[in-house]
Formats: sequence, structure tokens, C-alpha cells
Amino acid sequence: MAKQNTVFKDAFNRCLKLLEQTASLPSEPELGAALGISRTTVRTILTRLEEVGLLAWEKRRKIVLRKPVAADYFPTEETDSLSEIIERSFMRRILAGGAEPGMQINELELAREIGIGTTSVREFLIRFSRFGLIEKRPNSHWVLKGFTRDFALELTEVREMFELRSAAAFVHLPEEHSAWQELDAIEAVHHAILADIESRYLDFSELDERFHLLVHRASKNRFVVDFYDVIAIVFHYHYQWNKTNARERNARALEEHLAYISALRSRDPARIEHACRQHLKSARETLLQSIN
Amino acid sequence: MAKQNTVFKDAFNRCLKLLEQTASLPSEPELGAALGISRTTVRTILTRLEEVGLLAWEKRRKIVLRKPVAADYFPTEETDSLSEIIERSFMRRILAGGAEPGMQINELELAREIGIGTTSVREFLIRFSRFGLIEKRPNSHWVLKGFTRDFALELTEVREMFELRSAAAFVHLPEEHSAWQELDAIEAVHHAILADIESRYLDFSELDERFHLLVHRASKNRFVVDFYDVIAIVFHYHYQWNKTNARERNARALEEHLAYISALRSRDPARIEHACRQHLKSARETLLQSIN
DNA sequence: GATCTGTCTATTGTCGATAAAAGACAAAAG
DNA sequence: CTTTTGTCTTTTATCGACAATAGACAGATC
Repeated sequence: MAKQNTVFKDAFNRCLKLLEQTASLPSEPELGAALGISRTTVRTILTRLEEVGLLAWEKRRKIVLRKPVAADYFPTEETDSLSEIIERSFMRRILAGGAEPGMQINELELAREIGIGTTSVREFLIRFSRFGLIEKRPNSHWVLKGFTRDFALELTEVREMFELRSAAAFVHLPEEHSAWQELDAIEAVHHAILADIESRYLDFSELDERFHLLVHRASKNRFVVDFYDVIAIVFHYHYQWNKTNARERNARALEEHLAYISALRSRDPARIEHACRQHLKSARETLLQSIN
Repeated sequence: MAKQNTVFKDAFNRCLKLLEQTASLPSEPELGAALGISRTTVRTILTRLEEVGLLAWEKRRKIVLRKPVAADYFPTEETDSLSEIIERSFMRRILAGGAEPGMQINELELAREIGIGTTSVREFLIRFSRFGLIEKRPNSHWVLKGFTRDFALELTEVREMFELRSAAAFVHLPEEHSAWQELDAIEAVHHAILADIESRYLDFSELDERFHLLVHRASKNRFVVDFYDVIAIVFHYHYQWNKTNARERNARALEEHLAYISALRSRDPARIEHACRQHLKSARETLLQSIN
């Protein structure tokens, strides 16, 4: 096969969600905008909806015939893009499996193991290399540098530089900047999770990313914002991997975030720096604990 | 063709250089180590040397038959790796040509223009994207963000953070660390260029990279060191592109470097910070001038 | 006259194939 | 017994091909 049709399948599933709530669908361009895809793919979806008897489609008339059922959806395994599949598969290997630093990475072997072509693996490795976990020997193999203590220390060192600066810059965002509203929204979610911490503590991971990305964006510096990708991926997989004391750790981090948010609102540089340092320090400790 | 044989051609040329100075060649593994290539390629080179009558080769006996002449060398255009060719070609387009920010980048068009396959172009663009000058729209084209004033400001902001920290860390390198020797060597080259500034001022570019990379390495942080690639490529092409007042600018930068080096040797943090800031400030101004 | 649809073209993402280059191993030479 | 060479296998770098997706344009519809 030449190209996966995961864009189609994923958009189709999201379209079914829309279908559950309306009696008819909007125009093709509008639907395309809503789903974030081109009109070509919209039409492929509409054709399929008609085939399975979900929709009566004739030009502008797009009438829903029945509510979609579970069997109408494509299975979730089929909606992930290839790069997501490779990333997960690769991260599992290097985090969970006995992957020693210094180990060689074999493109062909990886490709065969995942069941895909070598080109996709190569492109993934090139993109992934900016995370500093692997390194290429030209005309030869990749070397795994590993998720080591040094890696974590180097990562957090840069993170702390960038986040302190971003937090300081946050103060200078104009009153009407959307970041302040987003900050309110994020704070509300913090309270909601804390109120029901026992059952919702796992929602923290996503919220954490959302909050810190907001802060980093205040730097208005593409290198700072891009670097947050490195942090995000490390913490993302770290949370999935290490769940010891997750409830306590997350509760504590939520409280620290709230202090941090309140400091940002105060616009007092000293308070901001203090709250930021406090939180970054415990984030670093958490990360280091999982490595030793 | 499947793979360029630029490794062979480049190593062959370097081998001819060796040949000019000796009467016989060492063992295959030794030669491979000297040229930085595998034994397979060494043997390809030896075969070729024999074919063109430069060498009598029988097992361990490798006797030089005549001195190589200019015609024995492969032309330099053929020894550049594909990625170097793409990089130059691409940089010329976006720096010299009328490349407006926001412009779309077409993989197929680029590939055809350079006369290579799309895979190589794609891989180049992915690698290049970490420099923050282009951005990908998934399933669609790349967008040129351009070598703008904002880009230069964001780049120098991070550079200043990283370099100040690295310079401060330099002090803590142990007395016997090789960086101190390298610093001496670099200083000597500074004096040599300054003594003959009229004819050698263009040598500054390479020296500049060597010096700042040495400083960044003192951070012992892979993200800081890797970021220096971004700075290096920008300044590299910037020097090639903008040569107005190059002599004066470079002379001034050389003096600043010498003050900076002497501050590093003094191990006095305040002096170091001052010299570093001073130099970074004028480096930034130089860069900004070339953009407006 | 603005927006939508039908149709067609262009570009991207992925694959398998192939030459160049790396690398493994045993026999030969010192 | 260490190093070198001869031979063979494996892996990487690059290409062209093709389905999925994006995008362009003219005629149809409101």
C-alpha cells in the first residue's frame, strides 16, 4: 500500500460523533473545516456514510437516516497515524524493554518488527533525534543514548532556564490577551480535579502539558516553545510508565500549579519566580526518582 | 542509481593526498581508520588506484608507482554528499532568491530542480526543520517562515542564555581539561589573523565557530551544544551572504574574542559575564544589520 | 454575487527494490 | 596469538511508483 487512509478513518469516526447530534450535515467546505480535512476526504466520508445507510446524500441535501452504532466506527487501532504507531512502539522499546545506553538501533529490524517500510522508520528517527535520546553515525547505525540520569538533568536544566524566563514574560502579556482567559480555564480544571482527586488524578498529565505550554508560549520564542515538545514527550511517557505514588505526586503538583497561577496573576516577579522554582524543583525530583 | 558513491570518491581524493607523501601504503584496516571509512571502501579505493596505474597492490605489498596528478582526482562537485548539496541549494534559494516568508515549499519541485529523488528532499526538510526556518502542515506543504528580524531576535535570545551559562561553567573545567589547551590554540590563531588582517579576515568565520562551540561544550548539556548547530548554520550562511564591512566587523570581533578569552582565563565570573555580554551584543547587532 | 458541487490535477506519505558502504568471520601471514 | 586479507552478509541511502489527500477551477445553485 502507498499511503495509509488514517486521515479518512479518523475523520470518519469524528464525523459519526457529529452525526449523533444532528439530523442533517452542513456543506462540504464547512464540514471540511470542522473536521480539519480537505473536501476530497469529506466526499470520501460522505460516500461511505451513504454506503452503510447512515445518510441520504444528494447534492446539498444530507439527511441522517439513523443514529450510528458502535459497529459503524472504525476500530481505534486503525485511526492512528503511522508516526504515532512508530513513536509508541519505539518508546515502549526504549523505556520498558531492556534497552541499554550504547545499544545500536537497526532501521530494518525496527521496520520489520512494526510491520512497515524503512522510509517511515528513517523519517521517524530523524524527527526523533532532536529529543537527544538517539544519535546517528553517518552511513551506519543509530546509537541509543538512553533515558539516563544525565539526560534528565540536562533536560531539566534547559527547562528551568526557559520556563523561568517565560513565566517572567507572562506578566507583560496585555490584559486582553487570550492567555489570561486560558489561565482561568486551566485553573478551574485544577479545582475540579482536586475536588475529585481519588478518581481523577490521572487527568493531571494532560493538564500539566496544557499549563506549561501556555507559560512557554508567553516567551514568544519559537525555540523555547519548540523545546517544550521535548519536555512534553518525556513527561508523557514517564507518566505512563511510572505510576507509583501517582495520586500523591499529582495532588502535590496541582497545589503547586495553583500557587504558580496565583503568582502569575499577581504580576509580582518575585512571587512568580519563587512559585516557578518551587514547582520545577519538585518536577525534577519526581523525574529523577523514576530513573534511579 | 541507488546510493551515491561520494564516500568513495571523497576518500579516494584524500588517499591521493597521502600518496603524495609516501612510497607505500599501510594495511587496509589502518588506512580505513586514517580515512574514516570501512575496509570495503578501502579495497574499492585500492582497486581503483591499481587500475589507474598509481599502485602495485598484492596482498600486503602496496607500492606507489608514481605521484598522482591533478587529473587523478575526482572533481570536487562529485565528492559532496547529497545532503550537503541539498543544503547549499536550499539555503541559496531562501537567502539569496526572492523567498518571501509564508511561501510554500514544494518537495517535488525542489527535488526536480536539484535533480534528485523526493525522499532525500523530505529527509533534508525534516532535519532542517529544527532550525526554526520552516514548518510543516501535516499532509500538506511546508511553509517558509523566513530569515526575518523575529527569527534573528529569537535565535539570539536563546543564544545569549546558553552562552552566558556555558561561559560561567567554563571556569569549573579542571586545570588539565583539554579545553584549556584548545583555548590557547584558538587564541594563537586569533593573533595570527590579526597580524595579517588585510588578507586573512575571511578566516574569521571558521574560527568564530570553533571558539563558540568550545564555550558551549563547557555546559556539558547536549541541548545547549546541539543548539549551537542552529547558530552555526545561520552565521555560516550569513557570512557568505553579507560581506559589507566584513574586514572591520571581523577585526572588532577578533578583539572582543581576545578579551573574552582572557576573561575566561582569569576565572573571574564578573569579568567573564561582562566580556561575553559585550561580544554577544555586537554579534547580535551585526546579524540584525544584515536583515534590515 | 456568494457559496456549493462536480471534476480534474498536483502533492504528500509510504512502499519495495537496488547500489554503496559497513561489518562479520575464517583462513592466511607474520 | 595478533594482525591482515579474502569472502560473504547485512544495513544504509536513494530512487521511482502509486494510493491517499490536498487543492484548483468552472459550472450549478441559492
